[in-house]
Parts: sequence; C-alpha cells; structure tokens
Amino acid sequence: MTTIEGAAAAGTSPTTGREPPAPGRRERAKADKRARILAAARALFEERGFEATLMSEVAQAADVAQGTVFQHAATKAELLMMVTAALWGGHEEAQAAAPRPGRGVPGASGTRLAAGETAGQIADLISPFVAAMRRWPEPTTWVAREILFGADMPHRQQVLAHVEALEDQIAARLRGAEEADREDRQAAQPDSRTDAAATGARLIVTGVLVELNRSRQGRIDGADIDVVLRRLIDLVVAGASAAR
Amino acid sequence: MTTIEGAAAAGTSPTTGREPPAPGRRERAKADKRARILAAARALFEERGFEATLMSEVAQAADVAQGTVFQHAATKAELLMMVTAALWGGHEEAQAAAPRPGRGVPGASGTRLAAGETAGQIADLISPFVAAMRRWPEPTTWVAREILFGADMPHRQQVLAHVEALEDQIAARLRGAEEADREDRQAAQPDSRTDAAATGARLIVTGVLVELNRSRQGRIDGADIDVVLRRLIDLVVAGASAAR
DNA sequence: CCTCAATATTGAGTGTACTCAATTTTGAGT
DNA sequence: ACTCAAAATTGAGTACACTCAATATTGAGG
Repeated sequence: MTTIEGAAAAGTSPTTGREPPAPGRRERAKADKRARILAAARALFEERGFEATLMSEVAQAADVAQGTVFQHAATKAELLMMVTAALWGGHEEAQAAAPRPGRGVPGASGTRLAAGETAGQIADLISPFVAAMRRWPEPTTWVAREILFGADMPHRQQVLAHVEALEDQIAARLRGAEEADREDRQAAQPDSRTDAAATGARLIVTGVLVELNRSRQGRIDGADIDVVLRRLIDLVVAGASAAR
Repeated sequence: MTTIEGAAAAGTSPTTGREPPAPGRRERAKADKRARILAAARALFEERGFEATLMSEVAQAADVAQGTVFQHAATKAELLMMVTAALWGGHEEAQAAAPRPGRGVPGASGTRLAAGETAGQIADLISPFVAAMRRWPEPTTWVAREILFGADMPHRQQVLAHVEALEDQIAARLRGAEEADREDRQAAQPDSRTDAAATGARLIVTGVLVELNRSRQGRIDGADIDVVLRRLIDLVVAGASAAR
C-alpha cells in the first residue's frame, strides 16, 4: 500500500490468509490518524463550511502535519468525499430496509402500484439528501457538485457506489417490479432491452442534486423546493410507466 | 460604472438621451481591452484547455496587466462564462429560426405531433451543446459545471439567460403547443397550473449537461452518448405528454 | 539485539488565483 | 490651458491548496 487507499481495500495480510490477522502497530497508528483527520474534517466542515475550512486547520485539529492529511485524501474535495462516505456508511441498512414495492404496502389496488404511491416511495428514498441539504446547505452543495463533476478518485468512487445503490432502488420502484432485491447488476444486463427505469433513476438523482443546489441559491422561482422535487419525480414516474 | 459590467448595460450617456452618443476615448479603450482579453481567453481555452490556462497567460496574450483581466471577469470561471456568452451570442437567431412545431413539419398526423417527432426536435435543440462537447470536451465540461453549480455573477447570468431560453424552446416542444413564439415569460406565469413542460425542459437540460460530462469521463456504460441522451429525452417526452 | 528496506510523517517550498494601494488617464467645468 | 474628481490600470503582494526531499518509524530477517 503505497499511497492513498480506499477505506475498504482490506490489506493483503502478510502470512496468514485471514482478513484482519494482526493489525500491527503501524496500521493502527495510521488508522488512528485517519480517524482523527476524519473527525476533524467533519466537525470543521459542519461548523465553518467547506470553503471556509483550510486544510491547515484540519491538520491542526487532527494533530498531524499538513502532508499527512494529503496522504489520506489527495484533495480537499476528496477529503469531503471521505467524510461523506463515512457519514453515508450507516445509512446503508436503513435504505436497504426501506419499504419494498409489491409487498403489502398500503395504497393501490392489486399488483400494480398507483403512480402517486411510487412517487411517494421515491421521495422517501431521496429524503436523506433533502434533509442533509437543509441541515448543512453549504457542504452539501459541494458534495452534489463533486458527485456530478468531480475527478475520479477513490473516496469519490465510494460515494458514487452509494449513489448508484440509490439509483438502483429508485429504478426498482420505477419498474414497479418484484426483482427489487437483485443486486447482480453485472450479470443482469439486458443490454438489448432499453431500460427506462435506469434512465429515470439517473434523471431523478441528477435532477434532485441540481435543484437542491438551485434552491439554495434562491433561484427556485416561487414554489417550495419540495414541490419542485415532487413535480420532477412525478414526471419521471409518468414517463417510465409510459415505457411499458 | 465602477467595476465589472455585463456586456449589455449600455452606459448611461452623460447629456444626450441617445444610446451610443459619443463612446468617448475611455470607453473605447476599455472595450478594446475587453475584446483583446476575450479573444485571448477564447484562444487559450481552446488550445490549452481551461484548467491549464493561467490568468497570467491570458493577461500577457491580451497585453494587459493581470489586474485588468480581473476587472472584466472577477474569476477565472467568470472569464469562461464571458467567453461562452460571447460565443453563444451568435447562435441566438439560429435557435430562434429552429423549426417550430405546429407549422407543417413533415411527420405526424394532424395537429398533435408524434412523440418521436417531438423528441427529435428537442434533440436538435440541444445538438449545439453536444457538438461543443465533442469539439472542446475539457472547456465544455467546465461550462456545464459552472452553469449548474457556479456562483451568481454577471457573465454567468448571461449564459443562464441563454440556457433559460433554450429551456423555453424545449418546454414549448413538450407542450406540443402553438404559443411557441411567446417570449413574455414574466406576464404569462400561470402559477396555479403546474407546468410539467417547464419541469421536463429543466430536467432535459440538466440531464444533458451531466450526462455529457459523464461520457467524457468514460463513465457511460456501454451505449453511445447519443443513445443515452435520446433515451433521456424520450422518457421526459413521455412523462410530459402523460401530464395531459 | 542489529540491520535495513519499506513505509509513514513532516513542514518548508511552490504554483497560481485573486487583492489592493498606488499611479496614470480621462474629460467636464472653468 | 488648467484643475480636479472619477475611473481605469498596474503589478507587487497575499492566501491557500498542494508537493516533495528529508527524516523518522516500523517490523521482518539474520
């Protein structure tokens, strides 16, 4: 492991085949510093905002040299993604536990869900984003920007994995489908059949990230942000259901 | 005129009421420098790319001091928007002259257009973006980023005006409507009636900007970018037409 | 216990966008 | 022609993200 490694990347153990055989003093020290940097960055980003926080401040708060911070996150933006990935790590189960369509959810008639029901479920799926934007508008804006336009780097990729998982959830709702629990996206690539659900899911995520930012700049015309997002979702739901 | 002024903002003439009465040596000198800066920035951005171009290089190429560049564009990003606004200025008539729906366009049956026809027209409307991304991928990515996430500044607002005009064109196609030539967006705000067309237009523009960037990073899965964009448009067209 | 290659840490140094106090230029009033 | 306030221009200076050569630390092998 030469330089920056993703939080995953469980190190190849030296002799034994077990995963965490003997962490070793060095790895522990590094992990400790990593944790301190993470905590410091998180706190400072929340308090002062992303732009206003200096890398030197993060280093000082974490009690390491500036260079060490860059060892863990090659870029200020990557540091933000590192914090974001850590924060979103806990939400995974919550999202997985979200209500599945097709199981007796109160609402529509038979097997098919009413469009409004689907839209509501999707709105629930994105609600963490909306909440984050309400609580920490400035850093969240940067997260959105980085997700959509950032350079490919390890921490960002972790965040992207979360985003893609969310897209899959949304796509499942758009399909109104019963194969919601399938994760094998690789094997299940029905390349010939154009997947409107996947397109719609991406559109929703993109649209939400952008519109949230726009609302922050006061550029959302008259309506509330929730209304804007709901309209957006409704439109995509309608479009996806129209595609058979 | 104290600091940076938008390209418009025709100066309040000193005595007479005419618009361009006597430009004055000073204004002419300034306009001249502005033109040199614009040309230099455009050339350098195209040749070297946005990131690789230094503000000092722009200043040198334009034969002004660095500070003077910042007088005209407060930020490197603003300089990019200034160049973009200038480039897009000429496309206005071309866009306005784009085929109007409802006039005898070859295609569908009666008054209503076939969905595929509408999608094709919208694809035509966004084709300049796509072409720009093909020709100058790096700077265009930055333009997209700046449009969606940039800070509010005068040159950016000009670009946003172009984008909004494009959205209006798209919205008109989505409506399949006959009031395509109405520009009085302010007066014609039917606030109560939720406008699916406007939502759809925004979604399309946002989606196109983001997906173009994603394709640049090689993240578009298997399919060609045109296919991705077409799916996106088709979905929104379907969704908008479903909304009455 | 000793050695040494691999790795982590450090912080002074670098590059570059942006600032601002000082200077120059302009043109209206006299 | 002269004066003077307003505005434009200038470029040395600042702030801050990021680099990298030097140093310190670790742990496996002898």
